[in-house]
Amino acid sequence: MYEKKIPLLLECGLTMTKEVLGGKWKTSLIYAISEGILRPSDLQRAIPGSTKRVLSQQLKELEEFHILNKKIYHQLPPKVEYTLTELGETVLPIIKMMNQWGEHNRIPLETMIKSRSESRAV
Amino acid sequence: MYEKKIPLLLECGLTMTKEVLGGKWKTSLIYAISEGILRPSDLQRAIPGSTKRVLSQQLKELEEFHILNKKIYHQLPPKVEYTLTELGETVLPIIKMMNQWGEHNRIPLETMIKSRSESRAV
DNA sequence: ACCATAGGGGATAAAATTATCCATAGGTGA
DNA sequence: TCACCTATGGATAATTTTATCCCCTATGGT
Repeated sequence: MYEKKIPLLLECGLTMTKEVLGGKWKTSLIYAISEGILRPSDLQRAIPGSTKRVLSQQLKELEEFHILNKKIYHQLPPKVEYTLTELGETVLPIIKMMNQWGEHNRIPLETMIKSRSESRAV
Repeated sequence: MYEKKIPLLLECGLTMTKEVLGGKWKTSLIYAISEGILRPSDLQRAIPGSTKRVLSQQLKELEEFHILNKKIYHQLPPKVEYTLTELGETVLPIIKMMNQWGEHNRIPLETMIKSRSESRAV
């Protein structure tokens, strides 16, 4: 997340929600944490295709938005746990709905996504 | 929307939903259409900050995903109307929830978003 | 010594998405 | 004739987001 040169239009609720949930892995992170996967290394194992660099970036952003709470155990090896804040709990219904909608429409969506990418292929 | 070099992980419902709703204006378009703003030029006026170029791109993509239906009236001047498909109706609850969540948390979110962008300023 | 673990982050390259500009069509009104 | 409206899209620049690589902390195992 860098400085934006094009300012957001904050009058709209949709814009703000998307600003919070917009990153590539943010919704997956929140979902996984809600299911009890709290440590960064476990999260990375649980979310295939991600890198720890990006995950730690997005975890930090979610913490800045007060969606996640970060508990640091001063041990060695270091231990960190993220949990949902009260605010974070309130986004969960949205994320669960998104997941359900995707699962429920898996078959047609997969077909459409694939046919679209083929039509744009080199 | 161009060809993706990094393939999506389609096993996850979240990923697919975000693929469909991911564009900068897609949720706003769906919302506006659900409220009866059906024509491209009206949509552009209703969605401040957008350009007709981007909107027509994203309308096209939503049509390809079978979220929107496109009716072309062969008149002059040309007239086009987009409506929600059955599938499109089923995403509406998600979008309304996102909007409500954003509105409901407007005050804290605005503060956090602004303080974050200040901390990254030049 | 060397590798593994855990968590974090700087620097830079690459990819993905939007913005901007301009062009098309055919009709209407000044 | 010029400007405007409608809708669409090519070409390219700019912006934003991710990916990749490499380094740091400290301890324990082989």
